[in-house]
Amino acid sequence: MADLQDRKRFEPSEVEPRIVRRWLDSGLVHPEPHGTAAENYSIAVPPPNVTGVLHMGHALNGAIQDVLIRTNRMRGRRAKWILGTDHAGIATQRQVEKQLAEQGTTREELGREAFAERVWAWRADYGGQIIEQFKRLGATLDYDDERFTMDERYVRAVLKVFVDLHDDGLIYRDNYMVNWDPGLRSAISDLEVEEREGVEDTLYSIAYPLASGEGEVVVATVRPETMLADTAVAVHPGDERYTHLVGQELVLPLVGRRLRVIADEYVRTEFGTGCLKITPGHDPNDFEIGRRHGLEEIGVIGEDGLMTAAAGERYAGLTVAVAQERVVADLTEQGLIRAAEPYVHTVPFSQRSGERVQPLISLQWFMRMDELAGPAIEAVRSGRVRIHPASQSRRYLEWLQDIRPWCISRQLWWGHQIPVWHRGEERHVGMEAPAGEGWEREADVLDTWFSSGLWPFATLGWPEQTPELRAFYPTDVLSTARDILFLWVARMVMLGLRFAGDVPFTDVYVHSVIQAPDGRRMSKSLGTGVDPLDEIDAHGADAVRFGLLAMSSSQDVRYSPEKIQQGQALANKLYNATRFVLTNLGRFGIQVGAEADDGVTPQARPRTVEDRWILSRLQAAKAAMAARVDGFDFSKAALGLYDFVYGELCDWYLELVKPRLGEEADPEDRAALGATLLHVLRETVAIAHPVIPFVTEDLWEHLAGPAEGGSNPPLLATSRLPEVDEALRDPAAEAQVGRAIEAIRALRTWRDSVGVKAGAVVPGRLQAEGYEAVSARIADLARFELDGASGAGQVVATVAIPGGTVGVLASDAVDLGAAERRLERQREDLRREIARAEGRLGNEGFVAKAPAPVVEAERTKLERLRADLSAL
RNA sequence: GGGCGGUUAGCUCAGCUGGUCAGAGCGCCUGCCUUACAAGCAGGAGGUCGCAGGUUCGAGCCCUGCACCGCCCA
Repeated sequence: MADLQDRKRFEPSEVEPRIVRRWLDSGLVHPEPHGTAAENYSIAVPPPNVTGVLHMGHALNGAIQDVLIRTNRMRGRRAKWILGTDHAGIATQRQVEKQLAEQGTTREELGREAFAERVWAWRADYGGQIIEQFKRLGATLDYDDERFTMDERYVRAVLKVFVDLHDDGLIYRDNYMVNWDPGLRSAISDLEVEEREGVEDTLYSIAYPLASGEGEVVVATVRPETMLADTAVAVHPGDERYTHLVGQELVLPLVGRRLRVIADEYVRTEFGTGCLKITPGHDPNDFEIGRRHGLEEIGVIGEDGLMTAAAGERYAGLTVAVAQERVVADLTEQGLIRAAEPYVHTVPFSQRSGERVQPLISLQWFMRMDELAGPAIEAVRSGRVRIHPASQSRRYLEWLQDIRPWCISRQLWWGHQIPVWHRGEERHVGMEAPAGEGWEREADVLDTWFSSGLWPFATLGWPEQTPELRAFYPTDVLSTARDILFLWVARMVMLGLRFAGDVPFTDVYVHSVIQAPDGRRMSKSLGTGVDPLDEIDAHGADAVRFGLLAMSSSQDVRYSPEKIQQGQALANKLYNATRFVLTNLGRFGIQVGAEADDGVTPQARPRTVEDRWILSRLQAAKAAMAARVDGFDFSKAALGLYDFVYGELCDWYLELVKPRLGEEADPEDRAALGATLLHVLRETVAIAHPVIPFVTEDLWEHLAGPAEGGSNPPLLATSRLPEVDEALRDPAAEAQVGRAIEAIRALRTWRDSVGVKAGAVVPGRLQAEGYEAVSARIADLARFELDGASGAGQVVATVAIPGGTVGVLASDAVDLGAAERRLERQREDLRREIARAEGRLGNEGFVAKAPAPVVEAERTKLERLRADLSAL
């Protein structure tokens, strides 16, 4: 406690490392797998990329999940926050390739096996970074039980799911149109494609002559080079301009291939000429049309992004861009370019490499989603899985209802290698290589999200029926960013239902995206990023947690440094309130730790109305905190805590109670007050703990007193959250103190407005009922000297307070002119309000149609205003 | 093109089923080192709640249209 007296401010950087160590050493983060998931509480962290470093999104999500975990741990539940990282196929492979490049080598030179070793080595060196960073935030993840999606056991789970889904016919191999990322030289999924708007291109109109030699058809395209792969031209079946052409043949310029004119509903008659060139090999829509009409699929662009032999000798080997130029030049020469105009449109880019996506047909593994989507839709519709905020569930449902097959193979070297073996025409799908010589394993790996989809149960040991699985599956909450809703949440629900026999979680919380303070995206490349670790260094982890929670909302929010400072102020405030109480109690030899034991707060001994008031308000604060955390309203939970600590506990209760702690105060009352203060402080610190764990844990060391036997004091983190005691609710005390606060404010405002010096004590006469119990406190805090109605002295000014007035008596402290001016202004205000109320009540419609209580309230208000006016 | 959300004090945001709702934090102004906290305390100024209509006795709150911003899907 000595340090409390000496230090006037809470210093996060001095206490945080020690507190983290205490938490981790205590084993509280690692619950033993006993009991069932129904009685336990668990959250699976969205596994950060193994390459990742903590950014604001992680920090916010970490704060949210930690509030949930800590709250439920303090409710006495076995709380497990499942920890681990994701192998992040593409990101990790690129990191390591970058490293290899610096060393002057490539993965191809190393070979697959050696490359994998390098990745593992890389992971050992850098992979744990983000986990250490989570510790700084105070996140009580289960650090004793870390998972990785490339762990041997996890890999087996992934392969088993693949094999099972394959055996059930949901996974198949097909030549199909995929989003090809020429930078990565890999297929990517629809969800990794970003449609970029406003790309400037040129729209070329090209004439295709009729084979009959009688006329031509003009088509429009932004990608003339793909004409080399055209296999038809389509018109709309209802387009009378072209009905006569359907079934006729055209000659494809530069190539000479004969193209059929087909009719298809897809064609938009108003676009261009209404004739659409069909390139099934390089356009997703054309691909669909092609399959409908049985068209040939030609690929003229290869996986390396260069034109293939099928493009013809003149173009083969060129890049797409050069090929485009040459095609345009050749067509121009032949006089077939009918127009070339600027055209702004939307173009797909790879989120992974940033390159323009090249649609092409490729032999890949796909997963049929329709059969899995049904139960996942039902889970949300029926409320087995609840999505918060509820508006997000619509997006989830719409996506699932319109789901398409998922391309799950990736042409990477880092990831779960597909468990399929080939030998000539033979194929084996299974967990192990088949017996016999000459089998070669599929080179491709699975999309990282495939393995992430198993996260909530594969981390717990599935497919084994482990105690962990029984104790913690299904998990309770999944908290995540919005962009992951489809990518991940929906897939977890599908796979959880199919393989683990239950939904993976009962609640999904979709948190805000934090933007830069100016509203731009927070990103390193834009220079708009704010590093949470810098913020922790500067303001403390409590401040960052509080600030992020206070910012969060049902929509995206801008990063607000003020909220961080508010959190810092709160931590400091609690620290000083505790310091104040404990030093005072210490001064009078009141024992702190005597009755302390784990989680039991000392009984309050209320003796005055303000004691009963704060206890009543404390019950409200506890109830509000619990309700807000359970309702995923983290912003209100944090701000409500701030309001209680500042607006009730510190600004009023501690101030009201100060005189009772003085030297000349009644020792018996002082002892009772000590108990009450301690009780209130402890419970406040306890309910604040999930939000600001460091300062509260630090204070608990003083508030809880030393444990028996001189060992470490008990941890707040493992103590019980105080429950609401309805018996301590006291509306009468709330009303009385509420009036007293209003009166004090009125008197202070009056003082200031008439220029009374800050320290001067003003003589006054209290003329109001119901202030007996609080008049002395009002006098203290408003710096008045109040006598009863019978006292002597001339009243020179009047201050309205609830239910009466305070008459100000003549004294040196009061400037009479200023007082009179002030009074007149107040009378003005009152008259205006009275006129307004009279107007309303004089309105027949209002009196007749508004509900009786509303009218009644208006009448009482009018009476009160009139009484106030006459009192002045 | 379709859908969703936003527009409230100088800044960032709260405002539940329409009736003390015009609020908070920060910033600003004034005064205070008052027996915790100057990263503090007390007081204050500041908004025709995006615009235009409408419904209603009564509208930030409901309806319609418009403008601007953002996100998602195609």
